Amino acid sequence: MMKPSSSFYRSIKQIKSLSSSSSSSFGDIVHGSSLAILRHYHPVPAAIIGVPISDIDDDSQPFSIINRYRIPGLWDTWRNKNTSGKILRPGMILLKSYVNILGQTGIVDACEKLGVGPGGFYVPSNRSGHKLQRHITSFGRNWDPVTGYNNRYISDGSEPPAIPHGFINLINSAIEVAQAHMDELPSINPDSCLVSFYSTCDRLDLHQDHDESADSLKKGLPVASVSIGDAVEFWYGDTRDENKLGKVLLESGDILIYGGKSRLIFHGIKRILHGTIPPNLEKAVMIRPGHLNLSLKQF
DNA sequence: GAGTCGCA
DNA sequence: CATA
Repeated sequence: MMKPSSSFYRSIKQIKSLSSSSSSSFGDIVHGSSLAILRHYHPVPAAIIGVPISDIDDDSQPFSIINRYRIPGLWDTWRNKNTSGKILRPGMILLKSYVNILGQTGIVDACEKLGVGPGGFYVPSNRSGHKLQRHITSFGRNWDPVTGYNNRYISDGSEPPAIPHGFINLINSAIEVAQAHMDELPSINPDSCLVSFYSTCDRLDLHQDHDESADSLKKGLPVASVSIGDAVEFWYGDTRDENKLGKVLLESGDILIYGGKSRLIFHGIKRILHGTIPPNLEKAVMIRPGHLNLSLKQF
């Protein structure tokens, strides 16, 4: 936690007290609109002004000048309001460009911080011992192809960190939008966020997500899948029949939701489209070539 | 015997 | 096929 005694906190308090003093030698710059200026140029002072500072910083980590934590209210700025929805099947909808570039950057930052820590990205194996073609890690309840859902990481037995508030707010709002477009799509309280990174040559064979609780599957609680980085060719269908599969492009910022009657669809990623990352995202973060996916669920 | 988040 |  950032302590009230830190020099950073004190300096903000000083600015606040100056702004309320009419005898300030800073004149118009500090008086009146200074807090609005701070709020505009730096999210952290906004937190100090109106919201408790807890959760904003973490003394166990090395100090970083990158603001990786934003207060819950500000995470709403991650969302584009004018997105379009494409209903792909009953219970399955693609929200195009739902996450804006600020949000995509925040997601990359959060996943990077998680991914290099204990229990971070690793290449999982299936039950036959074959390596899967992606790196994974989890927020909240952990998932692995062999063990299924678990409250601890396989690698070191540690507990994964909670799902960031922003991820939850983002997908809850996306599910609300989806519910406005279609019937019989339940809401969820996400407790698991599988983070996958697909390098350019990786692919994902056709499969169903059915490791969740019987209750969750029975109710058709939706999966919310967020795409970041290079786009992917996503294939899906009722069965494994290759001739009856649908195909859709998932681009950076898109959120795909499948629940209700589509909860158990077969799906997979046939290829990653190298070089299709939005230029402004590529400029904002140094993500490697490939596709980052968040899959949020309620176990 | 069903089914495979893999491979070929 | 190897596995549960």
